[in-house]
Amino acid sequence: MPVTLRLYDTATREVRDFVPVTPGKVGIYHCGLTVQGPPHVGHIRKEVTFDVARRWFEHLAYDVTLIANITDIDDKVLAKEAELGRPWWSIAYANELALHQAYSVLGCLPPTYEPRATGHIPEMLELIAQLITRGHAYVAPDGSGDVYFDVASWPSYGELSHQRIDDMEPAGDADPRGKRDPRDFALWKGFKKEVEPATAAWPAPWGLGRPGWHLECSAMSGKYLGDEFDIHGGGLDLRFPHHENELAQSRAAGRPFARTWMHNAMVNLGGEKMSKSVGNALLVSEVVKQVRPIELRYYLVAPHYRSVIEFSFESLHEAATAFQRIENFVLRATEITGDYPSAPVVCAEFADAMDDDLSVPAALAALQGVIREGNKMLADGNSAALRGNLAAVRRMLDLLGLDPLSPTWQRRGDDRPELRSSLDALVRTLVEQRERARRDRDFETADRVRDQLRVAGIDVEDTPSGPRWSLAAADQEG
RNA sequence: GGUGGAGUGGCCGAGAGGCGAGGCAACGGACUGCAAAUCCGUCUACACGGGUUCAAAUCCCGUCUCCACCUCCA
Repeated sequence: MPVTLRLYDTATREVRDFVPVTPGKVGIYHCGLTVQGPPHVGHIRKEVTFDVARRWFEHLAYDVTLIANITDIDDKVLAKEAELGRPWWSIAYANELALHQAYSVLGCLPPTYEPRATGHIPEMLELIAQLITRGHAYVAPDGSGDVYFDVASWPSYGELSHQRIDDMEPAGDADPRGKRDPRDFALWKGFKKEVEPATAAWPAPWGLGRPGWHLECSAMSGKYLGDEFDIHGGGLDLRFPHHENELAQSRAAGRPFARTWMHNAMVNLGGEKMSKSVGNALLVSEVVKQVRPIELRYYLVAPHYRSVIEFSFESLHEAATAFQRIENFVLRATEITGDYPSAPVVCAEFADAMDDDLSVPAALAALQGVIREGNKMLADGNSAALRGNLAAVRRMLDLLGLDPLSPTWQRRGDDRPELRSSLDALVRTLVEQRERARRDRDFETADRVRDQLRVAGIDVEDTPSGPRWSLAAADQEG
């Protein structure tokens, strides 16, 4: 398979040819969610980014394995238990379901697998044991049961984020406990029986405890993708310390780990990164009350994944309008051609753009050009040409997860086609009445009928192939 | 203090030495009974100050502003 795709690698800070570990296959791991709360728009941008990447890989005929973990045991999850007075595992699970709901609503294909941290304790213990044996980890001498990674034992620590350990802010850890160096990070956290629930402790050679966050991802990515795999992704904010630590502990254990690091940029709100701790997080479930989910997806997909999105409802609504131009074409064209199955063709400019580090903005520009041609065909009544045009448009949209006719986006009621045909029969009667009036040049009557329909939420417009009606653009829907 | 990224037309948003991405909004035209949609056209922008070059939004130097990371974060 010739190299066509180039991706930006955070580690080397350059756009490089993508060369898979195994020809024809690609393994992608991205850090899912620490399920301490339901997902906000920033979280879902990452899901959408990797969903688009996955679709493009599949288009290029790769066999994709996409792993996204669920961090279901963690300081923050335990803090939630204390706060809400409910078991941590029920909180984690509820938020995991909310995450699934969010990415399903936004049309993300499910990952190949979503491992939970709590289901992979043996793999984690094995990794810790390897690190201790190799002299890169140590059991804290304070009897806490903590196990730390020994940063000083790994000279290339900092290679991912390009930071020299001595330049880092020294006050990294206010409570160094049994650490040799404050920058050492926990692989295993000893059980604190006076403050933590017994359900959050697992037996280990170093005593009861639970895994450290960084370790979880190394263990799970290794299990499902192998010691060396193609792409490790996540939000840019995870680059340090999380990904740096993953890289260090994996390599120190003798595993080559990820070849390419792919990070999406943040979603900001009010000039700051959207995050729960800042208090500016907008939940996905809230935003989709303002615009349709497909429009939110367009908003998140349209800019390049490495560009910051400064979220605003104004630009969100503008994006929705922009998407409607695309959607309108698909709907109008489909009325002429019938629901035509998409042929797997995309225009060369679109493919070139996607191959160039998933440059969706350029890909969308190419798509707009194709749609412009399609609109001309629509006006000329050239339905044979339109057929191929529409198929290409839908294929390209589908690669971005934005085909408006995909079953993913079925509106409520659309699963009952008989409702649609009943409505169509009723509207048709009125439209025909209006047509008679127009033929008689009785425009007063014609306009009255059109106004009546509009009040009922139905737009009528006259096209070269006769009048068509549609449900008025809903300001919101489920 | 350290490491990266960004400042583009009314707005969103690409590009990264020469050939005006694209969209939204606005305006003009075509089409229409009128609309809507669409098509054609107009609005010639790159934070600021220097410099390099035949040519700079793009490279170099300086300045200002903003974001991310160095603590949990997608």
